[in-house]
Amino acid sequence: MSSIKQVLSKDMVGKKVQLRGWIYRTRSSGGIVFAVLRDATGIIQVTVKKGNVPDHDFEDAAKAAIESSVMIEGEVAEDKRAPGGFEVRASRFTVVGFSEPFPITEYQSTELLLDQRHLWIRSREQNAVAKVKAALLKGARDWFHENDYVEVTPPIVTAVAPEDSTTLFQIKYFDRIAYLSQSAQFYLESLIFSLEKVYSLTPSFRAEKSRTPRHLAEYWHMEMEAAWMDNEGNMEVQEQLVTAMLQNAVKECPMELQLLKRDPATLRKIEPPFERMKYQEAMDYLQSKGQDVRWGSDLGAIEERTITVDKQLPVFIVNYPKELKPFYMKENPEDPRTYKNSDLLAPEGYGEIIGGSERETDNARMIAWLEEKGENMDNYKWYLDLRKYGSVPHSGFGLGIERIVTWVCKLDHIRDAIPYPRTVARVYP
RNA sequence: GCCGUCGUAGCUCAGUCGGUAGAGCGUCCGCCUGUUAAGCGGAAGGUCAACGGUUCGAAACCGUUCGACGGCGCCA
Repeated sequence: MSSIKQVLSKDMVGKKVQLRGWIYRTRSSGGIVFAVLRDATGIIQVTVKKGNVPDHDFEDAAKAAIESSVMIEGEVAEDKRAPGGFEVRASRFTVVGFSEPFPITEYQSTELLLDQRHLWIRSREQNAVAKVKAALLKGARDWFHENDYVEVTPPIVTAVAPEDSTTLFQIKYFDRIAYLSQSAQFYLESLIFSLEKVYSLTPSFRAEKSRTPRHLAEYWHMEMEAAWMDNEGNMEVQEQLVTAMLQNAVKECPMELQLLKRDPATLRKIEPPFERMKYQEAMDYLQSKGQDVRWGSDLGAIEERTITVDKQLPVFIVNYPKELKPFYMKENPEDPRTYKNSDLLAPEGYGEIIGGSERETDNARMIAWLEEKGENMDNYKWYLDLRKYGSVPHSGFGLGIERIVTWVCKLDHIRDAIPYPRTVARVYP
């Protein structure tokens, strides 16, 4: 048994091969059937001529609709009439499972593709995105491993949130209420006191009723936390990690990237250092572009797009005003109005992919902030404990996997960066 | 939460001034031994999202509801 990728080669011409897969396109012309076969690795045309296969095989080949699963035997030939330049001339054509008329045809609406997601994920685009995503994840894991980070497994069911601002999914947990995690950060912070450098890859959940091309209710969150690290070190980790992810995707998936209309060369050029733009500089730049912003304005979709649309490399926005960010960030001694934090924006207008900071180590400051917000201090007791027993400077960040996939794969919408997107309107299929 | 658009055949859509339903693709049948979204001939296929109103008459006009999509906010 061969894969289609193996067969698409001059070395294979004249060889007898066996393939199995699904019918991607089919046309018949009386005594000849042209069936384009798809497997996990690619597509190739199979020609089935009456007389060259058993009559029963020919009848089945003529009858089999798109997405029927088949096994074939035949000889590889180079033929410029065939899409892709190669074809297999069948001597056997066995239908394993006939397909009913496939619901997804040449004209497709967004709604249909979402309703038929379990079938649409067979598409070549979705196949390519899945492979690029896997390559990005492998690049990240390899980088962390080479740099002595320990992968840890924080809980998903939690009693409380790390941030007050976002909405949590509530679940019934035996005889009380619990929440689905929106960040592993607090748990990672607790683990650095023995492991020093940790990371995790978990689903995170946000119950906001977001309706944008950048938000999912359930997404894959890669988070890192390191002891003895300041925010400059934190940004260096981010730029190295993102570069390692991209380089691995370029290495493992050049064909997939091209199918997605992403030129691998533009990704290959991305390497540290990334530009660092202070929040104040971002405000000045946006004002020079005629946008009505001032100190204290948050960077929304339009602002992020304005900053990154002409950029080739990601850009850090550093030192946000405190009022725009959560309480656990470390005050910036050079400008106490701001935090030692950064957001990393992807180029070409894609926007935020990472948010990170050095963490506050002064419990008095955090308690004051929490009290001012009227938070229940019991929920934070264990977190505040971490500063009581040998506290150290430390930093970390969270990276949205589907956000980086959206950018790398040049997608219009984040829902295509995950097989089964969960949004306010979609939990099925 | 806010602003906007849309809902007609399995799919993508057209339907003018309110006069009772159309096309392409797909499906089924027939023809075709080199197709590239194949071609040719024929057939089947409709609760015009739902409910209410206006009217002699509503897919169309008005109202309500439901659903979907596009964007903003929130964030990764």
